[in-house]
Parts: sequence; C-alpha cells; structure tokens
Amino acid sequence: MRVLIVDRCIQSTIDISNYLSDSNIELDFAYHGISALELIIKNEYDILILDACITKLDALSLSKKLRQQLFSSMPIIVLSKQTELAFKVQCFEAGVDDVVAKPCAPQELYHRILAMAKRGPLRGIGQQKIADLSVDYNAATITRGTRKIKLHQMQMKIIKVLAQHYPNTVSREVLEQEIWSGVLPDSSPLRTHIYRLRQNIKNQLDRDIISTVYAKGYKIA
DNA sequence: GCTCCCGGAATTATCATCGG
DNA sequence: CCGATGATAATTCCGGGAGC
Repeated sequence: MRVLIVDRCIQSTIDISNYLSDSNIELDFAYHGISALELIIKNEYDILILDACITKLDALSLSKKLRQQLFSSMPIIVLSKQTELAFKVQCFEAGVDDVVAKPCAPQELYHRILAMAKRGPLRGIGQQKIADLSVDYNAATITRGTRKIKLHQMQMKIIKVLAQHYPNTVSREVLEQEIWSGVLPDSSPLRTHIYRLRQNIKNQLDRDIISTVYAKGYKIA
C-alpha cells in the first residue's frame, strides 16, 4: 500500500515515518500542495493524508481539484487543529473522507489508514465510479461489469458533464455551455448527440443510463 | 474516394397545461 | 376526468469537413 503524506512540518512526517517503518506501507512525502499534486499525477497512491495548513495549494482546494477535475476517488484524510463542525463540513464538501484532530498519535493514523484501505481497490486519476458504472476519462470508455463501451469525443463530453453533476439533473443550457464552452452551435445538436450516446450505451449495456427530466434536463440514472 | 464524426433540420412522439 | 393544444424531447436523415 502506498500513502502520500502532505505536511509542511518536517518533524511530523519524521514521527509518522518512524512509526510506520515496520509496516508494509510505502510512504511518500510532500511539503506543499503543488508538489503533492505533481506526485499524485505522476504516481498512484492508495491514500492521501493532508495537513490542513499546507501552503501554495491549500488542503481544501487540493481535495476539490482531485475530486472535480482529476476525478480521483483516492481516500483523503485531513489532519487539522481546527475541529469545529463548520470546518469539518467544508472538508467533506470538498471531497475529504475523514477529518482527524491534531495532534494525532501515529498509532491512530496507522489504524485509520488501514480502515480506509479496507474500503476497496485503488482507483486512479481520470476514473469516476457512478452507481454500477465506471467512467474512464483518459480512455474515453464506460465500463459496467465486464462490458466496456468506447465513446466518441462528443459523447464523452456529455457523460463528463452529467457525471460532474451526478446525481443532480443538468439543464440543456448548462450542457451546451459546458460542451461547446460558451460558443453554441446555431441549432441544437445536443439532442442528436444524446440520442446517439443512448443508442451506443443501449446496444452495449442493454439499458439506458441517461434519463430525461422533462423541461429540466438530463441526469445519469 | 471512402469513412467517420459532427451539426442542421424535419418529422414524430411525449408531456404538461388548460378549459369545458 | 378528458380532450385540445402548445411545448418539449426523441428520432431520423442529410450534408459538410477532416482524416486516411
């Protein structure tokens, strides 16, 4: 198991490293948010541990970036001296899985890492799990069970926007804005692309994953 | 020249609303 | 409640452009 610890306090990282030296956990360290992000993109980690006070890219921004832009499902634990509810809520809204009060005993951290690791297999960057579907943005594929569908560029854009808003409904206007980046085509080819996407998915998965919410938009069912 | 992908447009189907 | 009507969505076909 590979864990990335991001903390600007070198002594903290030394303490954790010493405690975990006998475990089968491979540790990497970063001392600010930007270098953490670079490591995450370059390597694959099973768990990310973030100190709330990291610099350059703060813990909440880094978490949001991982969830919303890189579609990473990697478990994130935040260590923080702030333990009030409002801060915790902010963390969870940013995509953090667990908030641990500092100072935190290395033993407690070790067991939290083990607990997180039990949740499931590693999921890399560019992949998102939605219901029983797995969306791979790098390979432009959707996988359900053993069935994998290759999507066209436009179909992938539609899925991406719907996935970003899952489980909410996305209006046609938002879809068009995000797909064509504000430069909308003269007519509305969105209908055509939605239809083709549905046909593509139906043919491969034997079911439709896009549902229409009349006069509201579309969502992933 | 052929194929694939995309946008445009027409037609058909479905849904929501309103009045009797 | 039910039918008429308008709004919205689904389906289908066609043509253009890019890539091979």
